[in-house]
Parts: sequence; C-alpha cells; structure tokens
Amino acid sequence: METEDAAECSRVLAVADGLFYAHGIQAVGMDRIRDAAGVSLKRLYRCFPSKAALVEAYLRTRDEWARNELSAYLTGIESPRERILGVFDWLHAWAQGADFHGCAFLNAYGELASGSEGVVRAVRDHKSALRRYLRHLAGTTAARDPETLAAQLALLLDGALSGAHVSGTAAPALDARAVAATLLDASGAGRPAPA
Amino acid sequence: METEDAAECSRVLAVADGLFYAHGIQAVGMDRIRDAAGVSLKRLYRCFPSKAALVEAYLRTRDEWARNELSAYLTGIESPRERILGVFDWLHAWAQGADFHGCAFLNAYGELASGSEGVVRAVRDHKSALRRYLRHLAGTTAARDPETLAAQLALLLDGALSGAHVSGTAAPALDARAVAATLLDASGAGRPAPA
DNA sequence: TAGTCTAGAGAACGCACGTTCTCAAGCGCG
DNA sequence: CGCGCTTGAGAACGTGCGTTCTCTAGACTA
Repeated sequence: METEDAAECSRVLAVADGLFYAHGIQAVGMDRIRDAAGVSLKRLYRCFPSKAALVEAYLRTRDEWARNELSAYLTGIESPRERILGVFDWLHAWAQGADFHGCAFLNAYGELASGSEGVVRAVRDHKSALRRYLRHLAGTTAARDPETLAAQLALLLDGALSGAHVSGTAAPALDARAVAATLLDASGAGRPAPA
Repeated sequence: METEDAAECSRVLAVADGLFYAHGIQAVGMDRIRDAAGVSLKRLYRCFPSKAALVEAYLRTRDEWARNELSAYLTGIESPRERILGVFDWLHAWAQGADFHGCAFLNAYGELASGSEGVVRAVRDHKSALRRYLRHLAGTTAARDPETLAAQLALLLDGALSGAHVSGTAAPALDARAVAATLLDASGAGRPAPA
C-alpha cells in the first residue's frame, strides 16, 4: 500500500503535469485534476497538501523531463559542435509537437512570480541547471570563452522557446540554430577541444 | 467635459498600466485600480466597460510606449550597425531600471493566453510590429538576408527580455548585444548599404 | 450479528474579485 | 422652494476555486 500510494501520487502528478502545461496553472482547478486522475479530493490532498505543493512538484517533474529528454537526444552525437546544434534540433522537434506550449518555467513565472516564492526558486533553479549543462557543452569545444558562449546559448534557447510559443510555429528554433552555428564559427569552437 | 472625461480615462489607463506591469494582470483587481486612480468604480467602468477592455488598452499603450522609446533612443545614430546594436543598449538601460519587469506582452501571454483571444492578438500584433521594425533596420545594412537577420534579432530580443526578467539582472541584454555584433559581422552588414 | 473504523463522493465554507445595485448628497431648473 | 437628474461611495451579488467537513456505505473484528 505504501507503493500503491506512491503509484497513485505519481499518476496524479502526471495528470496535473499534462493539464498545467497544456492550459496553465491558474486555469486548472483541483477539481479538474481530481476528475482527470479519478481519485477523491481526500486522496489528492494526501498526496499533495496544497495546490502550491503540487505546482512545485510539477515544476520539478518538468525540469527532470527536459533534462532527460535533451541528454537522451544528444546521446551518441560525437562532435561537440553538433551536440550544441543538436540542442536546437531537439527544441525544433519538440516545438513541432501538438503538445508544445512553450517553456513551462517561463509560463509559470509569468503566471505566479508575484506571490509564490517557491515558483521563483524553481524557475531559477531550472534555468541555472540548464545554464550549467550548456556551460558543460561549451567546455567541450575549443571556444575561447565557454562561459560567455553558454550565456549566449541560453539566451537563444529562451528566445526560441518564447518565439515558438507565441507564434505557434517551430521556425524560431531553426533561427536559433543558425545563430548558434554562427556563434560557434566565430568563437573558435571549430577546432578540436584542448587537452 | 468631453476632454475631462478623456483626461480621466487617460489617467486611469496610466495607473492601470503601472500596476499591471509591476504586479501582473491577475494580481491587480479593479478595486485597486480605483483606489490608485482615485475615481469611482462607476467612472472606471464608464471609461472601460470591462477589465478585458482595460487590459487590451494597456497592451496597446505598452506597444506604443516601447516603440516610441526605442525609436527615440535610436534617433541620431547614423550607422546602421550602431543603430541595431543600439536596440540592445536601449534594452540594457531599460532592464537596469527598478521598474523593469520583463516584456509586458510575454507576461500577459503567459497569464492570459488560454482564455483571452484579444490578448493573443495584441501580443502577436506587437511582436510582428517589432519584427517589421527590425526588418527595416536590417534593410539599412548590407546584410545578405535582412529577413533572416530580423528574425534572429527578434529572437535575441525575446531571449534577453526573458533572461533579464527571470534573472533580475541586465546582463542578458549585453550578451544579446554581443551576439548581434557577431551576427552583423557574419552577415556582411559591415559594408555600406546597397543603393 | 453488532460495533467500529475507513474511505469516497460531494456538499459546504471562506475568500477573492469582476460587476452591478442602492442610497443619499449635490445641483440645475421651473 | 421643490422636483428630478446625476454622481460618488460602498455594499451587495454571482461566480470560481482552494480547502475542509459531512454523511453514508462497506469491511473487518470479536
């Protein structure tokens, strides 16, 4: 029953994740989550003591999801340059899906930044984790200044996410890819990584 | 009284603009706007028949404000290249101000996209107007593909706005400026504009 | 079988907020 | 002076929603 509870809570979280991401957090009430998950409110509140707790769990889930998806997508790509460009290919593929609704973190930030300290923390944590990952990727190239390169790539990612979301097309991901290629060319990243 | 009414409505709009932008649209109720503007609810509703109408007026105001500010900032800069880089200098200056809270349109989109057709239209109108302006600036350079350059600059702008908002620093604007410089160098924009 | 404990379904509560209504005060006009 | 119209301030209403409470039905135990 311990494990049953955990499984149920996971299912609730998965349902909430889908609804929050698709329709926004404020637009989805606890009743709707209850109906979609097929549990009673009592059980729902046993899993997550408040909507705020559920929202934070949702953001943690999204963070893990994005990082797992991205690193899985990049697995097997040998060239550092191609791995970085692959970030934008991944985004392009994601943005083409019918279930794409932009960056869950930027959305949550816009909805709840004023009034929820936990959300602000979760968003910043996610962005800095992503930044570290890009820094890591930049470090595998011969770029003269990997830190700056990572900041610029993060910028492109945010811009492409916003642009794709608002415009409803995946084109900004390709624009961002082209910009990244230009940056890599200009940064000296074309040469093999230093020892 | 015609003009008095108009002046009062303008004042209401200015107050609403400040509150909406600083705290978010959902977080600011009509009562708060009434108190801050010092008018009765009746007069408020005479100026704007609903909160939705007020929000749309707010977005139109912001659109005009941003475009006027930007073009004023760029006035007098002769070099096409410097004018484009100036866009990011302007953003950097804006983002350093205490009253900076990111892009009003991206914020509104995140808050209200699901459930307000008018907001979606206003956001897209603003973004495409900005895009046309960047396209115009790109056209004054010798860039081989001004359309693509404009798309890339728009991307940088969105990314820098998001990044500056979430991080609470103006640094992303400078990152974006550096990327823009690299793009201009790579696009052939350094040469004088073609006849 | 009788008693007790649990869980589920949904009603109920409290609050926030957009919008409308009430009521009284002020002011022009016959 | 007296009548009606407008205005302002705030109460009131309806709704939505997060959270809690109630009531009933079933299961387990002695």
